[in-house]
Amino acid sequence: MPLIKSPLGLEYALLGFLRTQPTHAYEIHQMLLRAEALGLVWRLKQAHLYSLLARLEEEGCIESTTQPQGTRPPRKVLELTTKGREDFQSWLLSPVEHGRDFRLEFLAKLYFAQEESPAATRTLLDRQRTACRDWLAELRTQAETVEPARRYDRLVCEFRIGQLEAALLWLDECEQTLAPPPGRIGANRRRDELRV
Amino acid sequence: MPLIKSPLGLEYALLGFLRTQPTHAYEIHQMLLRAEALGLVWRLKQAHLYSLLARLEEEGCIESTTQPQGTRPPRKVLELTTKGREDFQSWLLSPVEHGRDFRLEFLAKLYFAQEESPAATRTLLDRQRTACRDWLAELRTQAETVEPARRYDRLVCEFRIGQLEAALLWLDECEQTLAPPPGRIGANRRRDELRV
DNA sequence: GGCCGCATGTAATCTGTTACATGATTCT
DNA sequence: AGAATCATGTAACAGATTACATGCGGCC
Repeated sequence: MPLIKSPLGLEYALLGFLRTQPTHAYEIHQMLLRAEALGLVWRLKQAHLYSLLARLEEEGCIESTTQPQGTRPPRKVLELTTKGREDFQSWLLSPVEHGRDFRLEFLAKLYFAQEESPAATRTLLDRQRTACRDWLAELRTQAETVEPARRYDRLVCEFRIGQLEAALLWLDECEQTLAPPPGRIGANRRRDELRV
Repeated sequence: MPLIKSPLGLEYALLGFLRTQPTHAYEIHQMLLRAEALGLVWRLKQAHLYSLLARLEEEGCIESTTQPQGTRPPRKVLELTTKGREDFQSWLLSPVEHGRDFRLEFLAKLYFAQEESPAATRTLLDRQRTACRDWLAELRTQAETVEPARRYDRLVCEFRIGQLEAALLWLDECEQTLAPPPGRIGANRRRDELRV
């Protein structure tokens, strides 16, 4: 059974904070508060964070151990299980399925992919690009079947097409910035070859 | 007190269905089911529709009268109050405040504006364009202050900029299609003047 | 003395979805 | 006979936000 998604589908992103080392909820919250990196796109309320983490623990993605802290309140340290690791990877590399999911979910995927490796980033970007091109093709045929008199309907299609095209251009930019393709003919390749 | 908004902010759009003549809830639902016009962008569940309408009645935007229908179940016919009319106009002509609200709320405003008059459409488009240009300016200065090393942060900004630019181009297209500006120098104007 | 930071949450509330109830009529 | 349409909703649940509780220690 591959990932039961909440409407937002973002809960699996939280597992990404536990990949490199175990942490406790409060620290994740602090990271998200900073106006940089993922905190730039995901404003997650504290109560909501705790409830999502509780659910991930129920699902078996997380295991917790309580660490007493002398005078401070004890920390509940969270750790990924094997299932958690698998679910995260599968979430990370699967493209989002609607244009509206770019703003939050895709940017979250990109954040962790980019932290992980250029290879993961490239995989994610490629798959998302393919998905986007499919939607775009659908939208264009849909736009053609709208009667010209239905000006509003046509504008709706064109809005979506415009947003998608912009997203596709941006995906290319991401690839260039984060994971330049290794085996293409171009300026970089030439330079590499000359050096060899 | 200017409009208490629900998170979606869309409930006032429902008032638009009552502008020209009173209707009952089921008919509104049928209109939204058709895969055209507003039904193209707003998938409103029946139960949700009834609850939103109930709230609008509580708020005093709507008054209802029950019409017995012989054999069929009686209709609860909904009518705009003066307050309802005012609230709708104010909702209709105010721009949305986030890029994410384009997909649903702005398209809903545009739908009713376009039904109402070219003048209303032009007002809405102008105001929205101004708002978008302001966001865009903010985003660009924000993008400039990001350190170049923070590649992810920069890409996030660029994503938003790209989507906004596409939206702005699309707003121009809307104006051309639905409400061509009256007093501009151009092909249309010339033709008009020759006729006079 | 009072507020902020640490670290855990719970409780209440609001929004929205899914599923179901009713009861007559018309379509297949 | 069984399904769909008309027209009203209610009930139960899931998701997310807001507010609050706890209790210690350090800073102004």
